[in-house]
Amino acid sequence: MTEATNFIEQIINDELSTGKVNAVQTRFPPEPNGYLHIGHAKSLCINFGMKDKYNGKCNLFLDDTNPSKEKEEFVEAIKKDIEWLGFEWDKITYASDYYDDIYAFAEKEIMLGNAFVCDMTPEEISKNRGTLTEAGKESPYRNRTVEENLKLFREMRDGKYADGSKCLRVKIDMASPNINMRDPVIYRILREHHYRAGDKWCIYPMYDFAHPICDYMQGVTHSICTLEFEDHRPLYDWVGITLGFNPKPRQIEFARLNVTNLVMSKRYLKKLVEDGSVDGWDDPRMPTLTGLRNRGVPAEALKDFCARIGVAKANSEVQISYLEACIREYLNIHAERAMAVLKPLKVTITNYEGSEELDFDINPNDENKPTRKITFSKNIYIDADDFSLCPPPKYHRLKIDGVVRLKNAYIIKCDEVIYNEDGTAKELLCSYYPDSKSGSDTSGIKAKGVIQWVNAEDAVDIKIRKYGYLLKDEEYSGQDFSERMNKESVTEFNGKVEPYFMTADENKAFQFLRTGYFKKLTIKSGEIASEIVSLKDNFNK
RNA sequence: AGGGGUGUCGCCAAGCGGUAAGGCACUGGAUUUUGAUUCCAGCAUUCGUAAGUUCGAAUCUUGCCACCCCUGCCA
Repeated sequence: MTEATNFIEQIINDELSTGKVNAVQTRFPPEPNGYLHIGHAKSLCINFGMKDKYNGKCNLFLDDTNPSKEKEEFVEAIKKDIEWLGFEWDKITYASDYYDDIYAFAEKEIMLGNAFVCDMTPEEISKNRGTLTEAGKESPYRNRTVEENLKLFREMRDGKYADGSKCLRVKIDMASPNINMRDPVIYRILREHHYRAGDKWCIYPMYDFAHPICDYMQGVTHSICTLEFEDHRPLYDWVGITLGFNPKPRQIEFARLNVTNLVMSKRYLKKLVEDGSVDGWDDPRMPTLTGLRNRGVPAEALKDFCARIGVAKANSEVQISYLEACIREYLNIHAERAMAVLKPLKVTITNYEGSEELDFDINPNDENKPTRKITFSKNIYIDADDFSLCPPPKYHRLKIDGVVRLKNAYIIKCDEVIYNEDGTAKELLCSYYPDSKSGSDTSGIKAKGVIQWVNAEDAVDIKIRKYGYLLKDEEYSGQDFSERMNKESVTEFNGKVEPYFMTADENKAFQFLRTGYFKKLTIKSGEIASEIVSLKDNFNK
């Protein structure tokens, strides 16, 4: 037993110490009807976290009991996303793999006298369910004999009845204050092709019946789900008890993740993909795991985020700045550095001839202090925003007659500005101080600012896209699918970067460019950074 | 209205009868060849609220208030 860090672990610890359970097994149970999003990451971390913490097991369980919504494409995407996060499931299981077992358990409920075939229409059932304050009415078919129920149920299975004309219900209590216990439907007739089971079945089990059975069949000890299933727990337990499950899995509920400004409704995300509002589930603006990955969010940062927000039962909404902090923290430690200018401004070092190779720290946080060579010459570019014609107070970067340090190189002084017709700076003529070289500066000159630069001759053109997130409207209610994309924040920049960027692992190099965390990561120095990025600026608007 | 939940700093969140952890955010200040990072300091006399029990309560009891979920043959 290990120290508990949240209420779920406390429960498990208690059960372990009292001997109620002696091993832990969980499952991550998505329905393959869409892509995983950041909310699933929390569930993933909790479920696989238990596996790691208690040296237990965790299956990837695809809860596919509704053939009209599920697709193979989604299970492949789900697997890929989980792998990306670095979790390893013990087994992949599907509710559809247990259809025979679930069917057998349904017959068992019938034989136990616990279930009956009901001929009422969905409308009638709904009408007879009662209300929150009034008890429901019992179905007139509730007292059919076991033999008749069995015969009817088998005929349902064999396709004798039309979709919706009959269903299998369980006999609990139509007067229960918990509406889920008012003789819930556990099997329905549905002639729909199942992406895995094909056309073998024309009846499908409902979640409330299938889930406890699948958990039990897999040996799940703790079935962790979200808060809205709390009301279903009595039914979950009822199924386990009537069917004699031993040991019976225990359902534990936690509060789902909400992040300020992020749309997390699968239904809405699906709509955006289908109507072309985004390029797909993997569009960087999407809060899906694949979208986040394309945005450049490291898997480790996402897991760190999930670990840090904790697990509890209080409905909450985490500020996106927390997620950003986790990403920044990870990237600051791991991201390889390079210099880039997003708005190139030509600079000529008038008193410099030839070229030389300078050492550049790839990652100052790396103990091994890896470096690489960059070329310095007479012609370079700096960022237009690192130069100011009318600098505000405390402006530390380049201005006329002012000095600034070119990162990893020399201190330069701006002697002259060549203007465009509109009065903006077109080119700067600067002089450098030969004895101010980084690492061996004996010039005694104090340059308060340090700016990035790229060598004109070998700089590479880049185009950077900065993405906002899909934003939530104040009025967002889930019904209105009007334009809600934060399109303004999809901005393109044309700039230049050191050739290093392009020759190295491009994907990794652009990781932090794509994230939009320049400011804290220092791809660019100076104010331009804040002007360019920090995703949070997009949210504060 | 019936049932099920939840209320601790702007946002998460520990705490489980012995006198309010931590993180994010924010505010000062120091270091810094990334105005980043790092660093140090500050940030709930109070735990939805009102009573009660107790030497002692965020923790126990009771009443009240607020918010979330539930009337699919979705999950």
